[in-house]
Amino acid sequence: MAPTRERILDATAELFRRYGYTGTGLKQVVAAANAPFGSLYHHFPGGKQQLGAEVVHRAGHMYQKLVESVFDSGADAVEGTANVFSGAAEVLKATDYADACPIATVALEVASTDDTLRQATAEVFESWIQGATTRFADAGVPEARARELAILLVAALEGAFVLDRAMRGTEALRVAGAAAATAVEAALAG
Amino acid sequence: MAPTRERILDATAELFRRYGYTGTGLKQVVAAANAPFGSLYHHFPGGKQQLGAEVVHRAGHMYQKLVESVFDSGADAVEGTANVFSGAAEVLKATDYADACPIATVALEVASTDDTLRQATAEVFESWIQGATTRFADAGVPEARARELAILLVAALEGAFVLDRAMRGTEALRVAGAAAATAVEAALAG
DNA sequence: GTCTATAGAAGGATAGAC
DNA sequence: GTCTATCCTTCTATAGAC
Repeated sequence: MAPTRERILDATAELFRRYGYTGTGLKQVVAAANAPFGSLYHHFPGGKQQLGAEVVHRAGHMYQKLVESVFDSGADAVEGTANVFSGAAEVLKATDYADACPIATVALEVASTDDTLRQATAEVFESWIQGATTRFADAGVPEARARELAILLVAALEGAFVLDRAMRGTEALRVAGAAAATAVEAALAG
Repeated sequence: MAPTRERILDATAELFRRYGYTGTGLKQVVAAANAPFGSLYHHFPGGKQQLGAEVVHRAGHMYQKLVESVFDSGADAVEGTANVFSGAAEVLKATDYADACPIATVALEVASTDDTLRQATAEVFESWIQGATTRFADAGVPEARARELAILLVAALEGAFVLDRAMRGTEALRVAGAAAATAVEAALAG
């Protein structure tokens, strides 16, 4: 079995994704992680805020690696972009519209309430944008335009998650994916 | 002064937008609404869930009217689309990155925890999509494509809100707005 | 209909034995 | 480092006086 600290982090990430930050209780966390309550404060003396910040960074990094591997599985940047959205749609459907972005819910919740956590979510988004920018630049898109495409990709993905989780469908991911792929194509052609 | 029931609804909408559903306490609500605690359960016997559902519908409707009036202020659908994003960016900045979409935070929070509320958010999004679809169709876009554009507009707006609130900037709204306007232009030309 | 008081559960956090 | 017991606050919700 994984060490206690890791189990707590993983369990929290899963709970955040479904119930958000304020919606996840620490008692719920230790129950899901099969850990005694005290060990939570042993490993995270900063309490819920510290745990939250570490989870945001950890989950953000893992999700980035996952999405990038899906992107890189495409033959080119256009196909890679399309694959990210279709892959996300599959996961969303398979988890009964529960597992979407591990960061977005927390990001909206803490944006005006906890600046430490807000900064953590901002760093994750910036890292995602950087990763995508590099890929588009490598594909031949001029630097400035590459960053715009990257922001567009992340924003379209996040926005589609909001709509599709609420409406329990994958229409938004499909539409947003097609639009993002078209934008990438245009940037490569122009 | 507005009647108690309205004051409660308006105060709750404002609190939801900033702190979300789970992050907003009912005591906080009655304090902000200048109402005694008991009157909350007099007017909303269904408790927090009923209050939440009514607020989602009410705020969703008001926001739709607001956005549509901004859209209609444009000379055509392309300019209208662009105006929606630039207007949103202004409001976001003016409120210190607090007042974005009144629905999105709640939508993500309740998507997997409360089906009544989830349905309320879904109805609001569908209404927004319908409103935008009509406008694009009236501008000459074929029906099926008009709905896709509408979904794209809403998703891009929501996604940009997530990024910009987290990063405390308006870059995503700017990029997403330009992309949405371009997509509308292409649909009108094609 | 208005308002106060309080119940009962759950929240985050801490102390201290082992 | 592990684990239990407990503190204090806050939460939603209810009861009942006026």
